[in-house]
Amino acid sequence: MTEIDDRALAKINLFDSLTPEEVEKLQRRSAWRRFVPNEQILDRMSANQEVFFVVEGAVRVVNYSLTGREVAYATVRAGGYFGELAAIDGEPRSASVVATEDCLLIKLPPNVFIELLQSYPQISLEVMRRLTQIVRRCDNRIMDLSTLTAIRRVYIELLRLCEPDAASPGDFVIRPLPTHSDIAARASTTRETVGRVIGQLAGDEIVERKPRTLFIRDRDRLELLAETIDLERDEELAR
Amino acid sequence: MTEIDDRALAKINLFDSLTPEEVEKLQRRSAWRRFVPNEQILDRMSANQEVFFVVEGAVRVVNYSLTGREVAYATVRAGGYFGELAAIDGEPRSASVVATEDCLLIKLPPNVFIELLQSYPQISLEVMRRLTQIVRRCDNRIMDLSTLTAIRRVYIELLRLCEPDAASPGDFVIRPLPTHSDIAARASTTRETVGRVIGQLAGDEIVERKPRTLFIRDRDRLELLAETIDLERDEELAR
DNA sequence: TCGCGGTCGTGATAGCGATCACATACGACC
DNA sequence: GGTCGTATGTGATCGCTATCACGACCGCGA
Repeated sequence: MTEIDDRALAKINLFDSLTPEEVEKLQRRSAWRRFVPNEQILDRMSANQEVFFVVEGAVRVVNYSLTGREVAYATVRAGGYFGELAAIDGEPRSASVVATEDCLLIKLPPNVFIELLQSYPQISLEVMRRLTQIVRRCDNRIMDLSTLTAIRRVYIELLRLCEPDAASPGDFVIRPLPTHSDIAARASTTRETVGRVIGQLAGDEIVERKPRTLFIRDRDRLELLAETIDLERDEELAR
Repeated sequence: MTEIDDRALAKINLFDSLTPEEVEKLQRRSAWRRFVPNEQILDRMSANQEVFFVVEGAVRVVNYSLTGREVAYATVRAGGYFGELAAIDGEPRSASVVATEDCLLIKLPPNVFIELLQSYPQISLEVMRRLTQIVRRCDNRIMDLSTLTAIRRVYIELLRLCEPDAASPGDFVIRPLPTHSDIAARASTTRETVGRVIGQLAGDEIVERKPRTLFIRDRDRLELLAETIDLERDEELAR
């Protein structure tokens, strides 16, 4: 197994305010490890408290119900971190984490992380900002789950996933397109429903299906479908 | 309007680590105000960033969908605080807050709160612990909403609300009993469903209805109903 | 080249539970 | 002791959507 860069941690946004020496010092108290796609990194309910930093690759934060249904909370990409909840409050892991790609993670012991927070108010504040962001996202999702139909949650998820198309300006695209099951786990519905919604949108020429890619041809109309209180369009879709 | 105690802020748990002098100093930079039941304290989406401390009374953190459905996030009681999200990240208010009782609140400007966090790592850590607690609760609720039936969410909410009965040891009780609409907002369902569930539980002698009070006669059985994967009981209930 | 596991596209079905509609009961305040 | 607003009990209906059940497709490795 090859060694990694002495300053790999410098790639983590949270440490932007540290000097190179401080980063190196921090890294000396850490351990690193590579994971392959679908490898389990963290298990819900387990009792460890390390904080993980994603140097390369990406991971999914998920949970599974007793019936096997998967609920996806978030994706953490290179430069981000996860596992801070348990480090801060000492409780068991609130969720499981799985690698979605080959990835390189650096693991920091909880006490080192806490010391860091105590010594650098700037970093402390940054962590708090990330926590508030998570809370806001959760609140919105609870709202969506409590008040919107499954179909509309899929619309919203598609809007969240799409990005401006580099090739044709003004167009939007989702690439690479996650699997329908994957989208379903984010929107809390089933893969069948996701498939039906996309099929209907394709029929209405709002989206266009290509291998591994979904083009959003009429983002405005999709937004209208997602937000409008008027239900006519939904009835059409249910047909 | 009468003045308030110079050290009212000392009643807030977050400030337990401060000296009386520090508390007084802090309070000099604050403002206080009383609210009556159902009075709106904070409006979702508004652009202020003060942090509120509940000296007396209690408040509800809620949101309303476009269709008027109410979603309840939490209740903050005397000794607690709210409004820290906006103070930390500067974003608009994520939820509305309404007084549930007569209450006395102390309001701290955002910059004072941030200075506090920067100067006292202990308080900073305490705030982080509260944020992680909120995230954990949200995650659980998302899980419940994504995988459980409405009926089961009501079971769970009843279990959350009940406390050991001071009068008869071993028994559990919910007192004062919130309105059905209120419980529905927490469990993300309708008041009718809550009413039906409680009615059924009363018929099965698992709970007993009294004015303003709900006795949980058989907490174990209720827990079984809430957690079991076995659906027999649910079928009975749906009848 | 031929399986083979993992997706994806749809029907059909059925059941949960939101919604609508009242009838009652309760409580607070004249 | 009325009276009005608010909280409760149900019943009936029906739309959404989870679930089951296949068939088709695609990519990849043997």
